[in-house]
Amino acid sequence: MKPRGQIVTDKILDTAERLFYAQGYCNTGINQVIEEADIAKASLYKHFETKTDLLVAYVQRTHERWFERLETAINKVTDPKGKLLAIFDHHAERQKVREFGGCPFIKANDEAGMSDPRVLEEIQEAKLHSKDIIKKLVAQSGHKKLLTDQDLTELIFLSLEGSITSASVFKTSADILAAKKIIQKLL
Amino acid sequence: MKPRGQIVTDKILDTAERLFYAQGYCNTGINQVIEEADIAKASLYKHFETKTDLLVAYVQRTHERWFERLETAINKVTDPKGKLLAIFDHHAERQKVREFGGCPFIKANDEAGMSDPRVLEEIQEAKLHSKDIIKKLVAQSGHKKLLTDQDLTELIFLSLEGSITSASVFKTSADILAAKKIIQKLL
DNA sequence: CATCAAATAGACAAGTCTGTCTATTTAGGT
DNA sequence: ACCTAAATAGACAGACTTGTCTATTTGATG
Repeated sequence: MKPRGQIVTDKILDTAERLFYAQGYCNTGINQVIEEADIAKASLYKHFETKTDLLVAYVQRTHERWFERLETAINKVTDPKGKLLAIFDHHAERQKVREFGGCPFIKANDEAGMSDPRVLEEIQEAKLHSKDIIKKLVAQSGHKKLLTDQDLTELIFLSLEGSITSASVFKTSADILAAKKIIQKLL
Repeated sequence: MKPRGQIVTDKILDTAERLFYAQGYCNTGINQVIEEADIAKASLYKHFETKTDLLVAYVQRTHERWFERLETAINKVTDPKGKLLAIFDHHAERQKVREFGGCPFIKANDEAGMSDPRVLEEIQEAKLHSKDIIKKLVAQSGHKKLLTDQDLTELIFLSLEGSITSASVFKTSADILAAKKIIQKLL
């Protein structure tokens, strides 16, 4: 049985995750969070000292879940080249599901990256994590060597970043899939 | 002689441009704008009906200035390949000057892209403008044809987007220059 | 110099925000 | 069944928000 506090914490974070991503951190008030999470305000402030602390927890949790989902998607494929391409497919699908809100880390960085050092730090770790996954797959891929491992890693990382961002501007995953096809030709 | 109203409008927009970019739109209040622009509140509301209208004007003006600066930088080079690479150098330098705030259009989109259709529209136009400049230079470049013109255009666009975003996360232009060197090898 | 639109300072309204506090109810462990 | 820690509803403070309004001063033009 889950302790009561855990249930409340989960309700808060589930709601914060949904609202912060869909509306933005600045545009989401504490009052909306407690109402939609269906908890009392005092409960929220018992679990999180300030709204900023809730933001930090949101970014950390998003980091964890982001890569859990990604690893699950990658592990459905065995070929390293296929895994690299599966990253693009995964994000294309996720952007569609999340209505093309773009990258939650970039969003958080744009809204509140400078407001608390913990926020920026967690965002940087998430991006390094992403690059690291790509790097390891590139090393295993046996690609054409049109580019060095390092250059190919960087190019995949940057085109992925760019295409997720582009998805949030044009409200389509077209650029993510375009990036996939281009990278495929370089593998 | 400039009409008085133009001077006031310029002061407002200069200040809004600086504050919206550095702090974010949500984190910048009207009161801070009028104080730092050194104008009266009634003057601001004579020139812009609402804060949202000021945001729209800010994005439009940023669009104009962004590409004025870019064209100026590009036109210092004659070779089309060199022009393409100059795009990266230009943005690397600009990010440094602007203290790695990232892309103003993406920032505006993340904070307020859904709040007014004019904002999203202007952002989309700015991104299409960027891609169009790249497309024309690729067509003139006589590149190696490792990729089609269309693929190369897309890849340059996406790696540029990704690297400017990355600059705002890691507070360095390293990824912009890394993207430049990789694209150079594909030209 | 007179005129008249435009800029000014700043009070004000009405609402929102975060965060605190009190008093009550709930629910799990012994 | 009791005891205790936790969750609840909701009032409240204090600061901040956008936007309006009034009364005054400025400054360019005929």
